[in-house]
Amino acid sequence: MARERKTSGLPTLSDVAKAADVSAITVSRVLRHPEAVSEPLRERVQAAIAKIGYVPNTAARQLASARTDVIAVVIPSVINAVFADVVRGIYDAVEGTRFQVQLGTTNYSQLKEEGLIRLFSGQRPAAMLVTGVEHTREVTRLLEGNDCPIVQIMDLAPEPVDMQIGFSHVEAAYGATRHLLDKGYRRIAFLAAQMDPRTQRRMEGYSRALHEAGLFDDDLIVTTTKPSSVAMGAALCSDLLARGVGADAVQANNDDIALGTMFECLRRRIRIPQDFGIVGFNDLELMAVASPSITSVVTHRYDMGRRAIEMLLAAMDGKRAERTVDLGYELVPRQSTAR
Amino acid sequence: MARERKTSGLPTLSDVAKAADVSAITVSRVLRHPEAVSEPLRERVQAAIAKIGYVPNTAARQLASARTDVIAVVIPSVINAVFADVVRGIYDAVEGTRFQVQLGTTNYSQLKEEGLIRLFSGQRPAAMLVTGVEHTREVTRLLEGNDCPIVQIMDLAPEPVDMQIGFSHVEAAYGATRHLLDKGYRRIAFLAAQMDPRTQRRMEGYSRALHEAGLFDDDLIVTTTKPSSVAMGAALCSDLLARGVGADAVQANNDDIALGTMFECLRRRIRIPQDFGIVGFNDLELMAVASPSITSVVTHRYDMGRRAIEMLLAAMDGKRAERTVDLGYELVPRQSTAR
DNA sequence: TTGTATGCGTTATCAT
DNA sequence: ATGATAACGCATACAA
Repeated sequence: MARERKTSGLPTLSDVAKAADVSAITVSRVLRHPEAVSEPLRERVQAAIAKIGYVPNTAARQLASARTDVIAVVIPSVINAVFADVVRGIYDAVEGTRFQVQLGTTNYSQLKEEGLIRLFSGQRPAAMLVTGVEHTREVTRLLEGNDCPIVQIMDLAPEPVDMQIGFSHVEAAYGATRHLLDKGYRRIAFLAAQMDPRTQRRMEGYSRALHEAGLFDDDLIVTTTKPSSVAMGAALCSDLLARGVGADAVQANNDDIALGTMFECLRRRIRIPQDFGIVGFNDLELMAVASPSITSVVTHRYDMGRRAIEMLLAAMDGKRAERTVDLGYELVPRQSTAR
Repeated sequence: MARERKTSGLPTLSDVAKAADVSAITVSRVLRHPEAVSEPLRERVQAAIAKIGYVPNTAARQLASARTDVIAVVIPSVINAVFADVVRGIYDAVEGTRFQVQLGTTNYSQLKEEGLIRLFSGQRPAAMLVTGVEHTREVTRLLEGNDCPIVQIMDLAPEPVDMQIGFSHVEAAYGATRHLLDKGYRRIAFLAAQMDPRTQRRMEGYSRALHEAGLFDDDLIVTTTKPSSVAMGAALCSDLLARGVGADAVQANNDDIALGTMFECLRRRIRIPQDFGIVGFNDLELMAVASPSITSVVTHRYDMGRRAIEMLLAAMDGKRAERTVDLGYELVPRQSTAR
């Protein structure tokens, strides 16, 4: 007796097979290895597919082949313009391939990151892209348990889980602070929000530069764990000025903070760059357009996303190349430090 | 004779069933309807799951149940801060449910939109969220062919495909331009890039306000089809000023354009708001912090994403409520028009 | 409350 | 080059 089951109702492989008067597997072949099917059959099948409007069922395909076409992507945030560029690079690189992106955000929470990595690992993705190189022990374990290619982005570790593409935040920040020192600023403050691992490293670069110059002073560092934003940049700048520690420049942890700092200075009629220098980080499009324009550090975010995917695609294709890619950084001097 | 197949190698339902000495279906029930299984059995099964480290296979689940837990989301762009907020609302609303988001971007291309909608439709998503209310005939056909709940966001149409949540761009822009008129500006320009359907509607609102006031002038409209950005805002402002048409205010199509306009004015030492008024659109966080701060129109983007998902969740739960939700808008006067 | 039998739509394996 | 058949891992319908 026939048990009734819920079907999707949509045309299936065998519907196409019937219509084209071939076997199901032939239809499958036309879809995946068209060169293995003779011309006339292929055309008949393709006509049937078009006529019926057949679309392959992803779930069935995955189940049967024990693999997916999903590239799992874990980033901290989508509202952060920095990751927006990375994501654009990712999507651009995936376009035209058979792969799909599954995006997850952690909101800078290690707990959420662990949950996401666990979830994604369970879906047996074809590859994984994760942000950062510092994870909880459990996340590292989960990642290592995956047998798919994995790329870590945005930062560089001595030993990546699998592959990595990024740059040295310590060096980049060091270079930025050196630039301020070279311009003659002496009381250089560091402003930062959202203290993630990469922020810590940038602060390290800043500190090293000031220590080397014998100008380091704890009181010049103003940070908060709250989310980063332009408004927060203005607030941090206010805090700094209220301390009365004679700051004459700001190395901002990112461009939002730098922009907020600039607006706060404009409001207080503090002259930039004569009396106060500002350096941002990431070089968002805005920095070049602002008035005064703001010195910043170019990080190759779009390329990072794009090339990370390319590394994964290559690895899935068996042609794994470099294990580590250093994209470097680039300081762009602008009006905000042009004195 | 046993045919060998490639398996995922990972533990399956029946592995857990064996370990707990129950049938597979019982394990399945523990996972999905724990209340339908007796306490002792449930505990035994849960212990086995934990011990073995079992993770359900999504593909098998989808295939067997003829439905997925995927909410397909189609937006134009992730780098646009406007959609970043929408996406955040979407992810926040999905969090804690069994659903996952599948994000696709069209880059404002109708062709890409069609491709995406076709792809997604083939995956039999549990629900769909699409941006805008104007689509090609083919996209509309595809959408209507889906039997899942669909919500269109960002705009309002007389007749949505299924549900919609948004606001009237015509009215919002009309209100913004009225504000400039009320402040005594007379030669109000309209600057826009990336001429998507919503931009057209905002231009319509602007035009209506100026026509009503008898102040409409074609020469005051400067647009480009290139992507919108702060730099483009500055460029459009330059173009406008080069025309020598005596503009005394700008109604910008969005906040990026407004900010670029402001920077261009700062560079040219044009006094804001005394000699030149600026109104943006969307009220990004930046607008309140900028110096001078910029008048803008609040659009409830985060809520739009969040509530769109809530509408879909409700519909999937059989409790469909409103077909159309108008979130309205809100003008926030700031320094850039405070004269 | 628990279990049995069956099928979801596809691909892998083997056979022709 | 093409086809028959058996899985893939799970959930549904039904029975007990």
